[in-house]
Amino acid sequence: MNATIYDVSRLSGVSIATVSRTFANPERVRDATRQKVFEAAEILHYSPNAIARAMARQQTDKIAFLICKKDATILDEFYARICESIMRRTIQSDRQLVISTAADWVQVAGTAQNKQVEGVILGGSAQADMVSEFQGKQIAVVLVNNRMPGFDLPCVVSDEYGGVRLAVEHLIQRGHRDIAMIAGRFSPYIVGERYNAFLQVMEEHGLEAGARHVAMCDPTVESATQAALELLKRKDRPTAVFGANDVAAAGVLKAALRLGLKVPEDLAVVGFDDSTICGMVEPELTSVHIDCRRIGEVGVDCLHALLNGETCPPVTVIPAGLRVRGSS
Amino acid sequence: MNATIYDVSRLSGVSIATVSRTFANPERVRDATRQKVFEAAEILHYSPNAIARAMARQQTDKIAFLICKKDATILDEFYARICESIMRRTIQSDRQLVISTAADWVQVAGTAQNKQVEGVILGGSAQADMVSEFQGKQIAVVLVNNRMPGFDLPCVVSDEYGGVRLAVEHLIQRGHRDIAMIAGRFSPYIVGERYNAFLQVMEEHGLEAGARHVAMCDPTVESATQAALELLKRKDRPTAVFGANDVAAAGVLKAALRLGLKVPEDLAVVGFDDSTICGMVEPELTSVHIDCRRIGEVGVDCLHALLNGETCPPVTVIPAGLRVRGSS
DNA sequence: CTGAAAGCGCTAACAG
DNA sequence: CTGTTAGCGCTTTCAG
Repeated sequence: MNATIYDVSRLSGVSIATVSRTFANPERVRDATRQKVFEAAEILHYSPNAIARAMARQQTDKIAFLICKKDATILDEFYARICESIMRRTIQSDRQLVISTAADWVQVAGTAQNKQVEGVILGGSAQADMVSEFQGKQIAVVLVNNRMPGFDLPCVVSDEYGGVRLAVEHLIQRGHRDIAMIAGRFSPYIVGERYNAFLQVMEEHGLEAGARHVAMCDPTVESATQAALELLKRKDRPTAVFGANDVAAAGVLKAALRLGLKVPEDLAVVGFDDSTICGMVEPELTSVHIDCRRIGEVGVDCLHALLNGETCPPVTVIPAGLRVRGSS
Repeated sequence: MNATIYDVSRLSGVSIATVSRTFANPERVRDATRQKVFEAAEILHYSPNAIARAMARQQTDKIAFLICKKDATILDEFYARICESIMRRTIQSDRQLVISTAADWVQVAGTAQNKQVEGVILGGSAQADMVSEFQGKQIAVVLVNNRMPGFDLPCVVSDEYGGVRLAVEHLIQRGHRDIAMIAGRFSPYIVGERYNAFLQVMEEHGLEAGARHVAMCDPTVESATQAALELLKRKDRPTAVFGANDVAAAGVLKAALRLGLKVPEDLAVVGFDDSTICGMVEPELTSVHIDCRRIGEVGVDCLHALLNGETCPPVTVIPAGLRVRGSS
């Protein structure tokens, strides 16, 4: 069996309370005592039992990252990146992380009830009732890559608007005036933001952005390819296409290749997300870079702030960047 | 505060021991009693506190998935798939899952010490000392996508050999005789398996597989592209290339495109992993499909078997498949 | 089938 | 600065 606090107490000749203190607040015991305790602990291979600790303190120092997506969760590179970042950031803290999919959010809410989880980061299309349920149970909530107006919780999002602006203005700078957007029906928040931003930026520059300039598709390459084929077969085809994400842009690239259009000479393409896809295609895809790492970090930091009773801004917008590559 | 077992005891008029039994072994209390207890619990919104339960039982029903990779962990689509599968399978059981990266395996081992984790699934290039450490602490270990001869632990791997055979024989069937392989320096176990299998299958079919037929590269598209360019620029270039993974194959595709070679007419390409990449490139990439879902499931099942004191096969080989697409 | 009672390992007043 | 003591919420013999 593992050594307990009693064993250390006995071996070091101090009370269990002192042993406890030595591990929780080393500065609150005399140097000599501390040393004795640590020595004994070393000999016994003792380390405090987190379960017992949680039991006594009535808190677990555990937080959860809940990915609110139907099917693919961690499989979505975007969320995988955020998740990775959250993992790394949490490891640096003294809290533990539980990763779950929305599929069992009810379960998480349940375990949360027993204070097994003290805070959650909700990624993706979290529903209002989830948030209410968590908050009702005194569980801190932070939204990542989503917003929820009317709720009192911190959100951390990427600057979708700014990202779109970077993409479109880059194309304009390259001399394009006839720019189309191809948007997949993915996350409502995301697609809405990017679409609106596109219209706005185009208008700002006095460029037309009517029906002819926007193609909708399902969130698959095949669908994007089809949509792009239709768009590009027309006489008055655009000279540049902005994909609302890299998958959409990859579809455009495929369509161009099939139609014998040279990229970027005949057609410039820009994607969004700066995912692995960008490097895999030929030519490589110019894309808007989302700082997933930062999003994850800020998400964790916000949650910690909440948990520590500190305040944090209601919404943090993480700047986006542009990675210019061969496709434009 | 949340209701405790005492509240339920009081309201239902039975002892806490009976309440405890009602939740742990419902069949061991009289029907009428059970009903009373559940009713009271319902009214009080009671649910057993897992922490206290773990404390009393001296076990947590928690397992961990540890991804043993330096940098990218969950970012690697392959591991993301396995991870996703493990998550889903674990949810179905009554155990909880903790996901960690190798970066903090020492930490996991530490927490494991306090019986916070009772079993681990090691993915990727786990080291022998990790396994020893875990097993030394009475923690069940299962290896996923790796083997460790000389250790007494279940391994679940994909049929690398069979996968390579599918790929190569498919090319042979398409009439190719001059087949090259391009291998990236990724996981030693994987690259070794696939490389050896390639040589063997080629030999079986009486095909030459000398130095001219194998190109090594770093595990990036750029490197693969360079290697492929060199390979394909030669007069006696192969008519088909087998990439040890999809990234390598994508590099070949890019090289072909740059050299103006038509795929699959001038050059057939086959990848390995059947990742998202396959659909993103033009033409789409034929690839060996690894059943990550199954690997994850079997991994979890093996661990559960171990934890339940049951036996399970020392090594489970999951069959691979071939997804034929445009590139061949 | 049910209840009493003794822990599980640690924390947190409270005294000293 | 250190020790005493009373829990934290649940499980589990052991009687009844």
